Amino acid sequence: MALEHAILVSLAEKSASGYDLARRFDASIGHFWKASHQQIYKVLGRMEGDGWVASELVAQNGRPDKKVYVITGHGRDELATWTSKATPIEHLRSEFAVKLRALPFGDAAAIVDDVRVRQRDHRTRLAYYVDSAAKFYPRPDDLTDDELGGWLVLRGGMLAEETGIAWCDEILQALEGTDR
Amino acid sequence: MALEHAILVSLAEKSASGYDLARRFDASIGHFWKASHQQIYKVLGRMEGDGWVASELVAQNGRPDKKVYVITGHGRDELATWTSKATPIEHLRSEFAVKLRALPFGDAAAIVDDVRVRQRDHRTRLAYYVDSAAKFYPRPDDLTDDELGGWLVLRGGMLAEETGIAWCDEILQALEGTDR
DNA sequence: TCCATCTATGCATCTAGTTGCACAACAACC
DNA sequence: GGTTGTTGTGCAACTAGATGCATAGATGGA
Repeated sequence: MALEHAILVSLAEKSASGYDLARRFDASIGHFWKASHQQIYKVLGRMEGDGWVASELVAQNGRPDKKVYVITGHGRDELATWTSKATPIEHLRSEFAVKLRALPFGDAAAIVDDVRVRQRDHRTRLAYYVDSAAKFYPRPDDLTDDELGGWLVLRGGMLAEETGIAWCDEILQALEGTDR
Repeated sequence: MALEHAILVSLAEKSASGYDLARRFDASIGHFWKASHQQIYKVLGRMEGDGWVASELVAQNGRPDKKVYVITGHGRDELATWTSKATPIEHLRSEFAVKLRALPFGDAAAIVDDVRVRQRDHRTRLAYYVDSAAKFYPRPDDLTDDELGGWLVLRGGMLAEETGIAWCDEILQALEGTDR
């Protein structure tokens, strides 16, 4: 149940409507926790019921009205409590790994194509992270407390993508050796 | 829907009962795709209905009877078709990353503890993978086609754990600098 | 004028996966 | 004889998330 807490973090940084949150989940936070707008609206409703957030209807000109959500004191308490508890170990779940094990029973050429697509994808995301880092954290040795978390997450993303690229290299080397 | 295919791979390697599969998912395959026995039984039932697997009741002495599942021709076709189609991109979903972003709103000391636990966990799994590699693939430069997939998956696991350890190091360095 | 797109919110339905529970045969130990 | 542990199979209830659909005012282009 981390979506609640991801939303709390986002609202603690800045109040927002469901629509705003959905766009944030398409960008920054969404690289580590995806969520659809439907689910965000649903969870926001539950969170308001629990008193973690409060909403206010804001009229706009030239645009539909929106409901702006603000984190409450109770929501901040919940967020602090959550950080103080151990995170359950998350074991990776990789369909791609399953497919690699299916190598002797399947189409090796198609799998090689898949690896290439995957590697390209890793490269794209790595480039995006590097850009984001340069843009938002130009001086990584001199970060404020508020910036530190975001920077470390971005570093994790970079390391993960670099590893993904390296793994794909190993796979391609092994498969192209036998394949042709 | 990769559980079906993970089961097909496992059965293609060797026929097994639901209980056997559950134990395999606790060990080798399970490091990349977890599944409970309840879910395995449920999915096996559906797969039998679809004609991907067939079952045979086997009496045992000194133990309860068991239902041994065998992959069918139709199941092998499905597995081959699946490998020929592109794997959807799987974006990571990390509760831990969310928690890092919650740093300014939470308990930094508890998060540091969490990082240490996490790093220990990565080290344990890395050691397990290294052991498995030495045991099952003593000569990685000279692998058969059947062994290649399993070896590459294991390599991916090792790379991922090493990266996890390195990330934890970076986090600890950054947090211990500010923390005390 | 019509159509696509953006902002904005939400409901309904379905599926995958988790959690809790149940039953049953045998084995090993105290 | 009773308890605990292993092997073995499953059902029931619930939750998170994915997918599809609905609505509605405004903008901007063909």
